[in-house]
Amino acid sequence: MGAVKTKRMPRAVREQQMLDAAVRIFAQRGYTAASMDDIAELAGVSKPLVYLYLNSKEDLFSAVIRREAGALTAAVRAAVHPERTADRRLWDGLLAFFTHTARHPDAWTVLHLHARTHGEPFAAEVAAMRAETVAFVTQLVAAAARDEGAPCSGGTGSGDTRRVRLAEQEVAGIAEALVGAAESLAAWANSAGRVTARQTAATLMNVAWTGLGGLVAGRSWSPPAE
Amino acid sequence: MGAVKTKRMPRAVREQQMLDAAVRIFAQRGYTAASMDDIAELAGVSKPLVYLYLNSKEDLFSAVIRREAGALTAAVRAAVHPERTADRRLWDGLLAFFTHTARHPDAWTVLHLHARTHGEPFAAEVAAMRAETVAFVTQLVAAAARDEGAPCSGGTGSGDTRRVRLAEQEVAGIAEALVGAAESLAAWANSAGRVTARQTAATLMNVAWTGLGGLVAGRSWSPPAE
Amino acid sequence: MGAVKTKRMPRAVREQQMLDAAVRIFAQRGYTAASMDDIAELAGVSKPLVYLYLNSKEDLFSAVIRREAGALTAAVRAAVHPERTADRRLWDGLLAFFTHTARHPDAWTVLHLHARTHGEPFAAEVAAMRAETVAFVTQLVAAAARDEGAPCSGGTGSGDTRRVRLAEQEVAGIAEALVGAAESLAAWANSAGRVTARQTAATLMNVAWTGLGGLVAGRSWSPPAE
Amino acid sequence: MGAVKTKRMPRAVREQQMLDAAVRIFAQRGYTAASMDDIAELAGVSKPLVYLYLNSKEDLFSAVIRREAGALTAAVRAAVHPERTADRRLWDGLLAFFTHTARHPDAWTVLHLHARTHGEPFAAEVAAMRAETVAFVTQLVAAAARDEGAPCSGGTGSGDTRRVRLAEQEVAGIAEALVGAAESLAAWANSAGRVTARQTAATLMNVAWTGLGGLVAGRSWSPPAE
DNA sequence: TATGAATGAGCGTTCATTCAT
DNA sequence: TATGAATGAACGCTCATTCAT
Repeated sequence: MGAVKTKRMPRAVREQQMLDAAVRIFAQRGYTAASMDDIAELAGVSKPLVYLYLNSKEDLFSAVIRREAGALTAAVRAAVHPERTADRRLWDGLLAFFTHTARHPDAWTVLHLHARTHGEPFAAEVAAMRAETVAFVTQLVAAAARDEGAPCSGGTGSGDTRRVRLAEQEVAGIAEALVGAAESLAAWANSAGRVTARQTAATLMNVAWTGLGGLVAGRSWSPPAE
Repeated sequence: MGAVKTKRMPRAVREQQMLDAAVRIFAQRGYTAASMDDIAELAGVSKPLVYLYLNSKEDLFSAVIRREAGALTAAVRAAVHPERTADRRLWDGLLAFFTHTARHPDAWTVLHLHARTHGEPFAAEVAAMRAETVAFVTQLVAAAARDEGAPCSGGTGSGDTRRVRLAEQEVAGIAEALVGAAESLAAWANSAGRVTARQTAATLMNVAWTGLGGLVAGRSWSPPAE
Repeated sequence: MGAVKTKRMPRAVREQQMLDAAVRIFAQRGYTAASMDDIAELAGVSKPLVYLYLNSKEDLFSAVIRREAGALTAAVRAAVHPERTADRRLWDGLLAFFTHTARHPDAWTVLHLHARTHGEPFAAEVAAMRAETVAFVTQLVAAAARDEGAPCSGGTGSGDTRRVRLAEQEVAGIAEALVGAAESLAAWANSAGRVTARQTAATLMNVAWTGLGGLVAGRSWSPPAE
Repeated sequence: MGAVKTKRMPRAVREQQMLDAAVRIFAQRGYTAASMDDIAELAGVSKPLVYLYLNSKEDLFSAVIRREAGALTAAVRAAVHPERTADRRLWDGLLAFFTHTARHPDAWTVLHLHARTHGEPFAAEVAAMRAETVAFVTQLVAAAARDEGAPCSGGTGSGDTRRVRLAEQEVAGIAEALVGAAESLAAWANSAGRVTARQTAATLMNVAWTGLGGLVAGRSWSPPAE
């Protein structure tokens, strides 16, 4: 499983090998229990080289988080096109998110499970990624309130003047709930196996967009053809 | 912050003090990074006494998880009355859940963040608690499909025969999403401060029951008077 | 295996129970690895009581050694009658020795294996016992030189004037060799099982009295009828 | 007494230094009471280096036993020439044995006193060495019975048909007695000081070959000229 | 006579980190 | 660019021993 012991590689390549190894080890053991020995061995290099390139265990962990958070963020960003409707953008983002986390389960484990477990240096890194995600969702909710129009004719009998009454403060909570649901589902899909990213995204889209009340009442949301 | 150094207490009392200290330390540092020295010091006793009563770090962590998981489960169970409607039961459960996690933030951090990070001995403990929760939610969804009747007259134009079409498999995903959202919200409410359990519960109830689409369309769910 | 937990026993009895337990534990684990907890538990008393009666681990070990060394010495002394011939006295002593060690294997293990392993407090205790044994054997050798007379007519051709030429210094070595052989044989007989004390004594008597050279030449020594 | 603190030595050299230190400490204190700190300090290195090279206390002890048992066995084997007579081979073996144990008293203390005190991992190592020794002696006894011929004409009056009547079972006891005597004598010679290996070997040869009875009757065995 | 409660000191082991080459 | 040699500091755990009753 360890990288083939090739000598005299350019620094950039060696660094990526180390980060690859670090992601695996950190995911399997967690930050504290992971040892620099294990990482160096899996990377196929000596320990001093790891320190030469990455300085310390903290820095190494930070580098891992930055790289993986960046990759995940980029994948989602690339999938969302601003000219589409709000629900379509939400769908595209979720699909990209679940696809990426399914393809990089170790990375997701580190970001979701381990990075938040430890003091300031790392929490900040992850918080930044999360903040972007929450901003993205918040923006979607606002956009949805603009785009979408007609309330359900029945409703609570209050007519269309009610819409867009989402208090600023509540939006944060809603976004947090959505992101939390997505995060949990990503870990669940990875560990349960046998669930595709599309299915996971559709499930979340249904409960998030239509709501439990709507679902049991027969409403549902359908993903675009492909 | 450490407990007052009182001497010669009966075993049962000392044990609870130790568990209290352990919850704090485990929450702040995580299982691996927490040290038995720190726990003993915070509990106001010497390390050997911790070992005499709790046997090992693993056993101590297990005891913490069992105690806290039991307390949380009990709080939720006590709040839910089976003769009420599905949405009312969901509300009651959520409110009890967020109230308890707000009152015991360290316990929730341990259960949510740290306990799942480590191998079989602990994961099983937490998995049991989570399984009960998921079963509770699943049951609610099914009950909702029975209780509630009339679909939104407009809807997607498909009439009332559509309801109850939730595939068995999808229910697992929905429950997971809900539980995940609740878990994340609990941590968020704790860290953000300034958000009451009622508000958190209402937020989740809205997004979960009414859905984002419904919310922007003006529908919303209102908590019972008291 | 532990003594039945009877309360309020006279001190002398309790002390013997503790020594009994200590002999077993010390024999099984050795002095350093044996724990006062184990000994107290096997004795069926609390640890402070052991300290109340025996003061410390060192004192406890000393007490064990003194008791067991005394018992062994007494058994041998009782078996040897000064009015008998030298070889008969040697035989009686050996038989008593092997009989006692076979009946108290744990005691012998402590005396032979563990007591000599540790610094001055204990070595002295055992050395005293050993000194008595060596003196006893030395005396026998001297007595034999007086009692017994005729040299083997062949010999190295040197006639009977040669006898009693055992240098003082050599006698110590001879006694040491005999005692060492006996000690090893005792442990061997205990661990091998299935060898009676009589057989063991006869074996040693043969090799010690007749010598290997004599044995292969057809000489041998026969134990008294019973 | 500790090795001079020389830095940056090749691994093989450091390992031998560690084993040297371990032999001394184990001999002085016994396995359980010896501490890795003491060994590391005497070896002139830090404790982690000892673990890096020798893995654990058990492994270190095993390595010590293997090295010292091998050296002793080799020394004896090199001294014994199969074409010589039985008594000469016995003499050569004993002389080599006492010479080696006199030169390496700590090693002998570990092998004789401490290694047999502890459970399977170590006992096996020593048992192998001892088994070889016993086999060697057994073979000598058998060879002696072949080589040597004429019984002492007097004897116990039983004629020459008596020889070679050593029961298989008894040979094991005789070998054990001889080996035990030798082992004890080695420790005794070391602790008493002032006794040469030649003297010790001669003493044992006399009592073992000629027998106490023979000795007091004027017979004796003389070592070869040089 | 007897014990539940408690601890200072130490041990085997591991880890992040550095030095010298 | 790359590594073999080496360590200070800490951690989980245990033990002989005492205090208060």
